[in-house]
Amino acid sequence: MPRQVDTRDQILAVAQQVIQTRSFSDFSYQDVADQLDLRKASVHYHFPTKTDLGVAMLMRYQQQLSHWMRQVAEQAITPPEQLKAYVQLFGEHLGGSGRICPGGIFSAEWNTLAPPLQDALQQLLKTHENWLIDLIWTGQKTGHFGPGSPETLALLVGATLQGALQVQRAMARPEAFAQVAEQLLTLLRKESL
Amino acid sequence: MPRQVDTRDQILAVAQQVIQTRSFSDFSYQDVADQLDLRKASVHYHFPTKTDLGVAMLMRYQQQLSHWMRQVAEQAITPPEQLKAYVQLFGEHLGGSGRICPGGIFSAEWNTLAPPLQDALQQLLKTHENWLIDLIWTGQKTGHFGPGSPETLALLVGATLQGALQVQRAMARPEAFAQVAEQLLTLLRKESL
DNA sequence: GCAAATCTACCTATTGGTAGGTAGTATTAT
DNA sequence: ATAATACTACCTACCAATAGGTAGATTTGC
Repeated sequence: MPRQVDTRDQILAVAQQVIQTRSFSDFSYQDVADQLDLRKASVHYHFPTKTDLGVAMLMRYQQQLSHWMRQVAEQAITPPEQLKAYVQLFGEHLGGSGRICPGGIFSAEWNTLAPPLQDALQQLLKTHENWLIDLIWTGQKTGHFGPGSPETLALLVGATLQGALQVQRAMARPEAFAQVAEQLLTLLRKESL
Repeated sequence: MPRQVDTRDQILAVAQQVIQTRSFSDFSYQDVADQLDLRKASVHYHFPTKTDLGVAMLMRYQQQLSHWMRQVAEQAITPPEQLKAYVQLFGEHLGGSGRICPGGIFSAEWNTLAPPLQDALQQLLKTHENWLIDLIWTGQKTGHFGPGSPETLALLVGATLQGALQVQRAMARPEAFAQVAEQLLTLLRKESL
């Protein structure tokens, strides 16, 4: 059990937590060092630059997300149920701990990101988007969802969840996210009646 | 014509622009000093701390927003038209210049904000929220919008627009915001059919 | 023995913020 | 009216803290 792999992953886990809680600009090597009882230089050993660290974190997160998506697909549940699971995944990103989605934070800081980070972020957003498009397209075919371009609806669902996550935290109203998500699902369904 | 008032307002205008483009953490006194050809200390003269500056900027923004809302109310146009105007207001926040809503940026950075800034932000969000609740409530009474709790629908509309603004910028897809907004209005309307 | 991993110790740049001074403009007291 | 006073708005010059990042020595595990 090489210790390196462990440390590397722990660094990314801490980074993700801090970034989700505060922001990428506000996140520092010192945060990681403190939480893992390491020196700053040791963190630099694993990830030379902050951009490297950010990109690696986003890639790790995307892998976890892809894994989750594969799992959900295997369960072969209905589109509305899949969407509900997606909403819960989002909801648990914070779990009362005041976190938001990595994709959301990096999007908000877009103009301050180095090109490699922008690329990694776009890839992550694309993953979300494609999964939603596919889901909505299938849901429409099976009569679960109403009309509308799947591409646009996917964008709408993604944007709404990202926004709801952020706004809910700022309004200090923990129930707001679930309310909005529920209403969103209703709107998608009801249209077909 | 006291020169002070002019400078003070110019500082807030520059601050707003930088904050909307980058973020509040990333924004610095030096940014303002550079753009207005002043020294950093002179900016501190007008706003002793960064929190002071941020709060003042949010208050200025809220005044502009309130003014806009009063204007729209006086025009006495239909609820869907008012909502469309609101969407356009949001859309013009960026105008291709890569800006997002101040409320969105500060929400994303929530955990890094000093209490006075958190308060000012919550007030701003409340202003958005109340206006939307009122609008949707009226729209439902006049049969323009479908069923659903106005409170929840207002939250959904706000969250969607904030999210769409951010995601659109990160995806470098300028048309995405308008598409999502259009779809959102359709969903609000169609439900009643 | 050797390489991966971590350390100490440093560097430079930037940050928010302060101290103290200086022109120019009002205000006030005689 | 005018000289002393005070205020506004800016300046130069600094400070301590923190940031990201590097060099080189040392420890650790196979």
